[in-house]
Amino acid sequence: MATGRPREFDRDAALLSAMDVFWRQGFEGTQVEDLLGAMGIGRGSMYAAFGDKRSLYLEALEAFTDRITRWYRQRLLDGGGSALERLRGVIRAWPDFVERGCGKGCFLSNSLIERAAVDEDVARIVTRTLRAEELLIRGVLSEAQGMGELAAERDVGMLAKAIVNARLGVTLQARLGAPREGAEAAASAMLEILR
Amino acid sequence: MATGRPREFDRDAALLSAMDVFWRQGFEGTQVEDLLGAMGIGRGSMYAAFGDKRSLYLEALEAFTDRITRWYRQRLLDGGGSALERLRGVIRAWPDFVERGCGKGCFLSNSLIERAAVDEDVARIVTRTLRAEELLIRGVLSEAQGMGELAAERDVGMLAKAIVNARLGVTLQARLGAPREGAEAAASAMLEILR
DNA sequence: CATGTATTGGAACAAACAGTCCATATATTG
DNA sequence: CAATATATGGACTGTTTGTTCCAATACATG
Repeated sequence: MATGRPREFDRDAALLSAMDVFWRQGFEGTQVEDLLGAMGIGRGSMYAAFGDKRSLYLEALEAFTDRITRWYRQRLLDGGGSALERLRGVIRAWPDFVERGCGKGCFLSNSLIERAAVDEDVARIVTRTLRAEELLIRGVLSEAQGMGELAAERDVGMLAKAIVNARLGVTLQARLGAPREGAEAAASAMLEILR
Repeated sequence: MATGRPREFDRDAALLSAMDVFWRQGFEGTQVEDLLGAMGIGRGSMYAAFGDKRSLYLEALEAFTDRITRWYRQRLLDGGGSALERLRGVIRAWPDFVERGCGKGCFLSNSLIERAAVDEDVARIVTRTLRAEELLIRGVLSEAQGMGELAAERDVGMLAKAIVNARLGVTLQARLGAPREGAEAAASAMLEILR
């Protein structure tokens, strides 16, 4: 039994390149040729390896949510310091995110706006990811409550939702290339609420 | 001097119909035929009255920002009650906005994500509108400070930025058709900060 | 009523697009 | 080394898209 000619390119690396293009230009704003150029492969290879444009987009989106979720878990669960201190660290990172984003924003927010209404798979991925982010934050807040860092009467569910909401606002500012101050203000407001 | 055949349709009404389509489907997700159907006119009429697809989009976006800005001024300047009470009223309206939006979200946020990076006219309109919103809110906060409703040492510029940021987050939730609670949490957080 | 001017809507057009096809190439397996 | 099976990339295709064109139309003016 023969196995056929092996793939010449790195599938994961090509997927990351595609992610970057979709992230910057959106689904409809990207043509297949843009993808091929960035991935450094031909049409046949792309269609054989990823199916079609939409499948590639979905896979790129999943890859992005994996990265985000991993980043969150690392900073919120495995990081050092008290529960509240770890959460504060994440929030304080928002302005840097805006500055380094350079008009790309957050792939999740971009997908949400462009595709969630017309592609239910996108809607599912976005909803699931945001829910996971919210629950993760809520868990950290509960831990902080257990440690006495946060008053027991505070509604951790509501706080978590407010923080996720503010983070979404920050992604819009990042996409616009807005100055740092907007994200700084959003971050201080959330930090103030956690006192 | 003759004046020519008069236009058969209402230009403003047609523009509003086009706005609704762009709002729901985005710029690239909308084809000219969708617009013609919604506007109830033929191709020739549309191109004669609005130029081309992009010009129509820009005009629709301006119409939207006009409406938003007018709504804000009405609620924040002309409305009854103290300065802070008027601002609280606007913030408390967020959850209804999410519920009634039904997946449309906010045309300004949608444009920002889809078009601001590739169309500098869109970027200009979005930036200008958000700045106006922020300044309006800051003005109301200053008024509240003058009246002793808000502590004099609070940074009204920062508060205004944080409120705008949270509002942007709410528009994303609205686009996703997320449950009311997310916007309610965002609103309570901002109300809490204004105490 | 005749003239001038702008509108209307559908036909026509060229460009752009996602996706398919296929001859060639390059591995693995027996 | 022969046979098998998959990868490659460029040519090709059928569709979709934004825009233009134009003959027919309808109003305002003199």
